[in-house]
Amino acid sequence: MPYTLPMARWQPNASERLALAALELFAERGYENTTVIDIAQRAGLTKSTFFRHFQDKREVLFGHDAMNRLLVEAIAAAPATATPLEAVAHAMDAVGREAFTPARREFSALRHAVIAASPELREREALKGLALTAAMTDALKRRGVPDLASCVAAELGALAMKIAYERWSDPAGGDDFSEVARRALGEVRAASTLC
Amino acid sequence: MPYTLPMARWQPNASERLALAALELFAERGYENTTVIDIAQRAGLTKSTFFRHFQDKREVLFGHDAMNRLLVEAIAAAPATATPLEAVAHAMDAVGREAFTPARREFSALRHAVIAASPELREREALKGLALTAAMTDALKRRGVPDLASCVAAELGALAMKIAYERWSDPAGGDDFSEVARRALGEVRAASTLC
DNA sequence: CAAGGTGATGGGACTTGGTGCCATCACCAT
DNA sequence: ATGGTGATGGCACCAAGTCCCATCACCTTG
Repeated sequence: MPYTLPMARWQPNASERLALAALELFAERGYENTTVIDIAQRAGLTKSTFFRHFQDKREVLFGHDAMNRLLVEAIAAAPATATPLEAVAHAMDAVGREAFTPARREFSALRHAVIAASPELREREALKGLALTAAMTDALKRRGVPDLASCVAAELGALAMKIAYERWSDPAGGDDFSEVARRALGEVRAASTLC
Repeated sequence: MPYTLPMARWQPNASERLALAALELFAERGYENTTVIDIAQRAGLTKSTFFRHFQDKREVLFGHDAMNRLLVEAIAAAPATATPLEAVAHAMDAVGREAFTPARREFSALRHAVIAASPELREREALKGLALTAAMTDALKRRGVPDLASCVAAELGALAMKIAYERWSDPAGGDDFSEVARRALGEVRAASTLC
């Protein structure tokens, strides 16, 4: 062979490899029985490199935070005439289109199960949930929605999203996240009038 | 002196002493600049004893979890004719009567400021918030409120409580937590109809 | 009164998460 | 060629958290 392809000095996608290795190991032996060194070894890397890519061990399952940007942009892009909850529904559509696609349903379900099995991971998820509703609240305020209404709409939207996520993760549930989420949002809205 | 009083083998209230020492040190130098050994030393104890009283370093500021019981019992004790949010208001009264009393306002404000200053403590607080709304949801379900309505009412109640707590902690705010909370709950209820 | 049980504490060894610093070495521009 | 760049490896170190055993005033029992 006249040519040898230039060998990349490092294998690509270090972060993704670490995240995948972590998910696999957590699913196999549980979060607490997996050390950071284990994760790094399975990804062909070291502890140092792990902490260069993730702030801490929990963050490896929550890394990118793309969801917040997605929601904020979709809420901002909703038609000016939309009510707060309609803007939230618009954001759910975007999530179904770009994040919770049918192809990622199985992956999401596994990730969800792993998180549910570990107190530490549930705690981190609770924090991410707060950040998510804070981001939605902010996005609604920027639409001119009054502060309190923004808080309430974001809270109801986050609740609907949690419910929708659980239904969508279930193999028996619907395939299209947007549909499931719009229905959940409608139910939440209806329930809120009964309080 | 003919008598020497029997010296108790251990100073009493070890948990409380640890919690107080921790709050003081966190306020003085910050959570991250305080080690568990520092806390134990100020309380006249050791690291071993600290971890015998608290699951981890964060828990020392969240210890007893009396709030959940208080809310659950008050919701259960609300008149059978009360709507879900009225039952929540009933619970707010109980909190103002037994937990957030005027005498503890300054203490609560300090604790709140310490938590707000540390990411790790905010994360634990997020988890406690989830547990709190879960407890309220459960208590409402036991009143016969439908599942979804229970979720929504608990979520709105938790939001109102958060808002009320912030206003009540502020020296410029009202003195009686119950009053502040009932007003916040009314505002949240009104805002929810605008979504 | 003696003997033994109890329970909160002290203390030290050990694992793991997480930080900091420096060395390495293919790639790249000059 | 030469030197800079940037992702990585490796090591020392600190603090959180676990385990296990020793201690010793108090209490019960014979």
